[in-house]
Amino acid sequence: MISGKFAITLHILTLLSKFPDEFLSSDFLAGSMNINPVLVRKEIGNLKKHNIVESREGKFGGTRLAKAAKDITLEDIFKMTFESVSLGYSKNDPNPACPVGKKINQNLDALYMDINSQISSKLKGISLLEFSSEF
Amino acid sequence: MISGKFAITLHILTLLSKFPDEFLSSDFLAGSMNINPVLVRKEIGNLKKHNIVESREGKFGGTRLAKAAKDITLEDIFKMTFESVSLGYSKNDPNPACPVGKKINQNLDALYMDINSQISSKLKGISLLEFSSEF
DNA sequence: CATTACTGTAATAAAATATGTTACGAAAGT
DNA sequence: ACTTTCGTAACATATTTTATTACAGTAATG
Repeated sequence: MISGKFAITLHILTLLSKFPDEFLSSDFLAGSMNINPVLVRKEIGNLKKHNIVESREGKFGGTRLAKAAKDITLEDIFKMTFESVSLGYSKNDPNPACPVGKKINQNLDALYMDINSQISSKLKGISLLEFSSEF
Repeated sequence: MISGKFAITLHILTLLSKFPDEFLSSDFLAGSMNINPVLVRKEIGNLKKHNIVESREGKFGGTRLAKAAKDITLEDIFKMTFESVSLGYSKNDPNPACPVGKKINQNLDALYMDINSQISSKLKGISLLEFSSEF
């Protein structure tokens, strides 16, 4: 269930943090990623729901950060773009008559939960400001 | 790039570790996961390449562990079924004329590498024997 | 107040990936 | 010989992701 959402969202935010006072258009942002502007607007919709960015319609419209880059962590972005990370599940429901089949997903869940809390604590320590300072 | 490979492989190995002396057929294994036996055989092919299991053709053929469950770690399985975990990349090559586009994948790589080494060290601490003892 | 440049969103299409199925040759026990 | 099973390739289907088109609505500006 992994897609480009995290990467795209982080890319958008990195650009916004480079120009914190300007409203950047979805077209401009899309140009840096070489993807369709509609996808950018969708991710911006998600960011707006979480009050990370604000945008302005109309001519000279666009989007900018709604809070300081130092106050946004990569964990915020992670939580916004994934429910969680996992190493996957088998697609079908396993056989409940088999002792292993019956418990496998539950045991995988426990394992993946562990992994997630590690990732979260790692990402919590990195602010957007730090990440974008590497460019 | 996440699929069910890890989960399926771990499920197979858990079953094999429950019957370490028997050769289990792909049909039996598939029955516990409720997937197609050919998929099981494909994953077994991967396990064989890594000398984790051995199999026997012909009547009463099947597969069994080639080493003790205590000597197989979840990290081994992870490395066998993923190159690495990531939070994804944007599908297209970003714009190299943009300072952010030019470096984004490199910086994501560094981040994901960090995450991976954490996951690896976590998984290294869990043997197949421990995992399967929970069933 | 018409024009232009944007956002927001829905509907649809295309592409990519993952999973499932069929088929069949080869191996090995009986 | 017959049966059961692996190994593997080729093909089919399903699912997910990404892209495209379209258009109503908003706001700046001459």
